Amino acid sequence: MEMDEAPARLRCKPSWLLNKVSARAHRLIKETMAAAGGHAYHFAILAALDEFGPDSQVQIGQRCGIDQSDMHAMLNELAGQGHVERTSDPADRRRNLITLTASGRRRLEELDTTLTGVQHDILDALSATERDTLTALLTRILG
Amino acid sequence: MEMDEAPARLRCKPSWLLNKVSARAHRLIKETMAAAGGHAYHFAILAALDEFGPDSQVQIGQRCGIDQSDMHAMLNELAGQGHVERTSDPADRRRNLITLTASGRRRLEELDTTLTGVQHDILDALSATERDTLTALLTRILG
DNA sequence: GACCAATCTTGGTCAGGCCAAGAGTACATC
DNA sequence: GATGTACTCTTGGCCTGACCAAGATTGGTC
Repeated sequence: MEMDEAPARLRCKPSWLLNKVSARAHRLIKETMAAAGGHAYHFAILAALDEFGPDSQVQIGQRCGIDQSDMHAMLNELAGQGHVERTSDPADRRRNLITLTASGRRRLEELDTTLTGVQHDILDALSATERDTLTALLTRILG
Repeated sequence: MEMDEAPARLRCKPSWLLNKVSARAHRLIKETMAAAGGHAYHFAILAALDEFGPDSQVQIGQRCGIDQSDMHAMLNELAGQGHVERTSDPADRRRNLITLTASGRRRLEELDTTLTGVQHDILDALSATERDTLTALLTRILG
């Protein structure tokens, strides 16, 4: 895991830095969520439902950047845990209407607290203002 | 690919932003390198050899953060393209001494130019100073 | 009714990052 | 100089996230 001094040509490439930092963050989050019996996608889905209300699977997927097939699997898990209900939309029976349950709303807050804590660990080396700067820059890049 | 407005709780998580930005960058680089008949790892390895001289596979791997088994595969490719020579180290016959060839040095410059160009595309939305800020922050995080 | 479009489901692929066992070599210690 | 430990390379694998495609069902249009 520990790395010797990386070549300068590598260290100066933002893409390389992004990749390394993202990988580290991803691993931390994965472990944390696994320990909480969850998945990073769960948080994204619950957050979308909380903010935009009941919706179809495609819609949620487009909001969160999750593929339909992955969405399917995640919703199976969330429904199994009772955090979400999947009912056939009476207004358009092609769709499944996904709705947040009370348990799901509690779960969302729980995961949010956990994840916010992990952010702190990831950005340990930065001050509060620097964290804001980083967030702002990344947001601009995503455009 | 195009995403609707993501939930606020998601958008404010640096880990999520990092992941998305890194994914986009990774995809761009992968395509670019594939078009050039190469691989992102090739650049890392060549850069390490250029900066630190001939070395063993483990050493190069530790410098670049590449696993030994992946290193093995990458060196097969690089050696096959004549950019690197793999000889048994006479001083310690457990080791393979990897040395950069003239062709490899040219290839390194070529890939460096290409990759530097891609960085520009990735960080299109940022000014020069902002790019430096981002690079500095990420470097600090990697610590 | 015939056709096209949208949605969900299912069953894959692919690459990156990682792990583990085996075989060969070096070295230290006894 | 024999033995045990540590190191290196090779090989073959696993897991996850991200993606893609085809089929079945339903909605809407002409």
